[in-house]
Amino acid sequence: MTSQDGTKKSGKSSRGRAAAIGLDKKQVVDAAIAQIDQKGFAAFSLRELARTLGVSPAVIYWHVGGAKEDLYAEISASLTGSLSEGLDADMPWDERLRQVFRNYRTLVFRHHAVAPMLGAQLKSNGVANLDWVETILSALHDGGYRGDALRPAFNVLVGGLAGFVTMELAPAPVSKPASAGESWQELFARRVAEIDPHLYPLTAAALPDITNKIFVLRWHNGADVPYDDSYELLLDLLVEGLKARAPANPT
Amino acid sequence: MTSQDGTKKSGKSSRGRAAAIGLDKKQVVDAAIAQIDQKGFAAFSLRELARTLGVSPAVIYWHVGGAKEDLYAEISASLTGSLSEGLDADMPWDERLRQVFRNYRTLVFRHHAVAPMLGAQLKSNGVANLDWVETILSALHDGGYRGDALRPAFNVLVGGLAGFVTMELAPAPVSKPASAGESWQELFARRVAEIDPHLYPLTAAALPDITNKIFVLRWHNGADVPYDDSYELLLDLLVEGLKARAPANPT
DNA sequence: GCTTCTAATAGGACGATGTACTATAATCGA
DNA sequence: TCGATTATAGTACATCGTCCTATTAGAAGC
Repeated sequence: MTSQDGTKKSGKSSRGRAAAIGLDKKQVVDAAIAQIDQKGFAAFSLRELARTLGVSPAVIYWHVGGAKEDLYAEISASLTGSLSEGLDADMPWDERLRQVFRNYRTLVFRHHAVAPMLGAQLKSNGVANLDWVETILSALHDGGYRGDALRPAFNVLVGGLAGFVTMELAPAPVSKPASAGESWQELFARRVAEIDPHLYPLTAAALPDITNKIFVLRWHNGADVPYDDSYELLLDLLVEGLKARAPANPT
Repeated sequence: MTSQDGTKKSGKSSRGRAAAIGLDKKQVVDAAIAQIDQKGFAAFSLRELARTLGVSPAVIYWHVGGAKEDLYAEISASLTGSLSEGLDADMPWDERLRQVFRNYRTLVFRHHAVAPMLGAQLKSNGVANLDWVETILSALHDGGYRGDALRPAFNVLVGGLAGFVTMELAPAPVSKPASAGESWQELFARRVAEIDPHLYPLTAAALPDITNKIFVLRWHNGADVPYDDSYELLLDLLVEGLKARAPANPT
């Protein structure tokens, strides 16, 4: 009568007795991911998803639950599920941290169109990401972080690194040919090239090194021009910094 | 005939000859900011903005230019305009960096509902934020960063810190009473409290210190539970790290 | 002071969207 | 075989972003 709840299955792992006719929740979520990957997040709509699946819009509500936000949560859970696999517990804790957050970035880049939503969802769908949380907390613990010191260390890592990736992959505006013929990218590039050296001497002087390569002065996003080395530097600064400030010495 | 372009005024700073009848572009932008502050970003719509202003929807298009995205760009420019004021050029460069990014967070918190859009817009509306860019580049320059070394340092700071704030203020899902009576927050809090200590020993053990206080395991966002000390730690790690690795020694 | 031109606004139309409601078909347990 | 449950279709509603075509208000020129 009401829609199917997320935690409904009464024991049978899957396909126990439900989902015999047609669609599966997993299929819906996978199709949604595929659609976002292909058309971009802004252009994603439930109705078109239903159209692609050859199905009525209500079907998605039935399988996923209440609303679009729930679909997002499912997508987020599906994507971040495999976040801490392939991790060797014998590695030093700082190396484990590096690995985890390299994994994160790699994963998000694989579905970069989902990034804006992922950043927002990461805020608080924790229940699905508990593996991830445990992995990070465990590494910090081995690094000597205990009790109340865990909190800021964790927040610095997740907020800084996941935030970086979110910004790196922030979507470009829909390329509407603002002025006649000239695309948004061209217009922006032109404006950057015309920066007044008297007003902004350092910016103007550094243009060859930074144009389209730093956050505020770019017209491509991370999917086209990734910031690999900047991310690596950030990761290094954080991990080394946390290492140097570890409250207690690990074993 | 066509809508008024952003760079139209032919010299007269403002109110030269236009904008005599009624609305101003500035008024539209300010009203939009107020509306987002009040109702939240997700609930913001052009039509309601027009309704509030007692005006036809077309008016917003006329004043702002093409579309909703242009309004966002205007809002972003309006908000980040005063980003690097009150900055003493005589301070040491690392202290200047701290100041700039504290300013950024303070500013975004003042209009925290705009945060999700700000993070995305920051990507590339640089032309309005040139003061900000110049300030950061100048500080880095004084710290010994030149040429190609500027790029990763800049990206680390902006991506890490602005990204942190964006995540910190990521909006909570619209609180729909998912199950009967129980709000989303309550449900989430309950699930967190029920984390299995056998599966996630460290997470479970740390719950008193981290529940609703770290990124993935919270149901309030930064507007209600700010991460002041975590941000300060991140700032410190980055600035001190960059200081220690400065390629050349400053004067 | 009257005309003329342009800036500013009104009003509505179009297609699309998220969501909800009701009815019908398919499947399975008994 | 039959009833209950799962899954789907179809449709309706309010809203949204955007565009188009008038129409008004104000300033400029004479």
